[in-house]
Amino acid sequence: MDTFYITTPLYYVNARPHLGHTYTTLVADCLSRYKRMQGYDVCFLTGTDEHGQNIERAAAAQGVAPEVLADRNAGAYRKLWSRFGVEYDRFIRTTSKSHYAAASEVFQRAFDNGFIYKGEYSGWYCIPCNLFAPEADAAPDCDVCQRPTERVTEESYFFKLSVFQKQLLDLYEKHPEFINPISRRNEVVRFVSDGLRDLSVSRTSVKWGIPVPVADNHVIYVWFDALVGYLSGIGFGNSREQDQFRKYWPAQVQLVGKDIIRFHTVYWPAFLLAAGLPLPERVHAHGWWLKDEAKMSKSRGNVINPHLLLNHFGSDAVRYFLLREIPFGADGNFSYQAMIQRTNSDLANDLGNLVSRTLALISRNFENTVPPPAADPSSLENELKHHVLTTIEAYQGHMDRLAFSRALETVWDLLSRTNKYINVCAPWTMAGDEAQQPRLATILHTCAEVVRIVTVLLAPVLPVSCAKVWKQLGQREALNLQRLNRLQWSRELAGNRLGEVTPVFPRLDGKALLETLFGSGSGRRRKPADSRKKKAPPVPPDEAGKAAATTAAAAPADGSTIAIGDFAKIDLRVGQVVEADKVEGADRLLRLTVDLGRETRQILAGIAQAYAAESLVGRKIIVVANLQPRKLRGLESNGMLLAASVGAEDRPVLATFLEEVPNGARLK
RNA sequence: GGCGGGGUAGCUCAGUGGUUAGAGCGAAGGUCUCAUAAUCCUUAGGUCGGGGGUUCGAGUCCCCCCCCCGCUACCA
Repeated sequence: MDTFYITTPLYYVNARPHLGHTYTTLVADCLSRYKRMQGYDVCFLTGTDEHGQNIERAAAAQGVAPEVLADRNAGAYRKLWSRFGVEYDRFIRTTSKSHYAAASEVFQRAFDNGFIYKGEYSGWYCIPCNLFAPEADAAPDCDVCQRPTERVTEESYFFKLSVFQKQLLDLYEKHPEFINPISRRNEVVRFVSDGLRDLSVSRTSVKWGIPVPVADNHVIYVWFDALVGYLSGIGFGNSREQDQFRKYWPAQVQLVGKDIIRFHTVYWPAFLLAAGLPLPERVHAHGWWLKDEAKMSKSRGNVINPHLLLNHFGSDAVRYFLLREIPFGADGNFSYQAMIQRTNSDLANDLGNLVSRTLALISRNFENTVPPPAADPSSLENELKHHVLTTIEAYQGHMDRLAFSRALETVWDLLSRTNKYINVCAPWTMAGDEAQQPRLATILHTCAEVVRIVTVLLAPVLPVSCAKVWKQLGQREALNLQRLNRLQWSRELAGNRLGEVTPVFPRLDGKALLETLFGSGSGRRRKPADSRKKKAPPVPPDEAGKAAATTAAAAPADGSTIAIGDFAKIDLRVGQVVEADKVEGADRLLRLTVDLGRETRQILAGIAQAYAAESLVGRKIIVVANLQPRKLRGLESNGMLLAASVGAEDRPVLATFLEEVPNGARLK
């Protein structure tokens, strides 16, 4: 039997699982169920990556030992996967004994083969924080504690990544399918073509890790350690499990998020080559789920809690949504509205209702038993049957390419055709008419057969619900024992006594659900789902923006940082004041007409006490150009000026330029 | 700045140089009554980012520009 080894990344245990982890894992689960139903001997591995400085530090921050944090969060992953019905075969923890042995062995092999050498790593180091700062000409202050850094030189083992450039480029060339999707492949090819630097693969500054076999005052670099988990998880380095490793390695599919593509398509194959081990067949990178078009992050407070999703929608609906909503590989925008939408229109209306009406008609007309087709099929049946057969084929074509959304679309096209078929045939008009009984039997058998086939096809995506439908169809043999390569139009349902028929996908009351999720009334999309727990007084958007831009005090007090992408959302432009006058009846407001290059705007600014209106005309200023408009004293303000806030009375001092800049130039 | 990918209906996206640019969802109207206020039918809605060009004919090919995303650059 052909084997199929599929992996998710080993998730880092410095935090609890979020929607991104859930997505990868559910995709892997779906694909491994699908491959099992194609008859493959599947091994599905997931697990946790538990070493490194970040864990060390996160644990210290919580006042616990790293082991405790790792146990706690590894447990959180397992619990979530169990709630989602994820059927993994192996769960590898990088703190397990067998993994230690495996990581040491791979390191040792690479060392013995001459690809690891001892060198020195030198950089700006913060001694109290145990942290290297980014490379710079002069000593930078530490990012964390703001104290000055010092130049230190640390002994380190280096991996000769540079010598693998050609082999890697050959790999990408000969196996274009190694990196998916193609856009990622192009990026990686380019990155490698530009040249590779040797990689530091050991640390002396970190204690929480696996000792380097040739020098136990070093620990193995956390990525080297974690990647080996794909090997140790199926028995590499464990003498009793050698046959398992030989059976499953190399992996057929390794799923990763797009943020870790380089580790998996550059470093990982290089490590394997250095250790003399075969390379995985394909690495597939997927995108991120965004919320309100922005990356989810704790600091932004827009994180989707997978448990909450599960509670409100159930695992099948979540699985369906994640696989159906976006093409696999692309980023997607998550919204509860879309989630409700999909659940109701696809699962409840199209699929669930088709099952209900079919089974109800059979139950009513044929004493709860699926009739055999009694009349010769008409062109309607033949056409539908034809679509069923092409769907079975097209579905697998898409699934094999990991095009889950396409695969599901083909099934829904079939569902739609079947609903039409029932409407056209109108079997309910035949009830009680003896002469029409054979025709009625044929119609209902046809519908039931479509339902059967669709149920088999969708079982990997909707395992819980499909198992219910399977039972309702009166099928005895387990659903997951069905084989897709043997799936064809048949009469096997004829004579089946139906199980108890209950709606499998109940319609959601969208309005009520949103109210439960967000609290009644106001909050719609903006608020995070769990906002009720930590309710903050609402702040009008522009006031919040103003506070952030004009007073240092409003910067995050906890020293947290934002990503560059957050900053990029603010459209700062050079503007020139062309007119300025005081606003009637307001003692602080000036009304400015500002030339932003391509447009001229009215902006109101509370700076009248510091600047005379006429003194501003002609002056270059910095404008936040994409701020929501706001009416002040009845006049609309389209933007905000940047100014320092000085002294106890917060006197504004306008930001400006010493050199000539064109109006409308973007600041970044 | 360099390289790559994009910009098509309210939303998500299809669209080999060839009728009148499509689908799903959403919206509006209608139909049916087996079914989960479901199904089914109809309709509305688009200067295909902008401007030039090639062509009998351009969403599609070429040039210029704008915007978005990704990767990258001692960029942040």
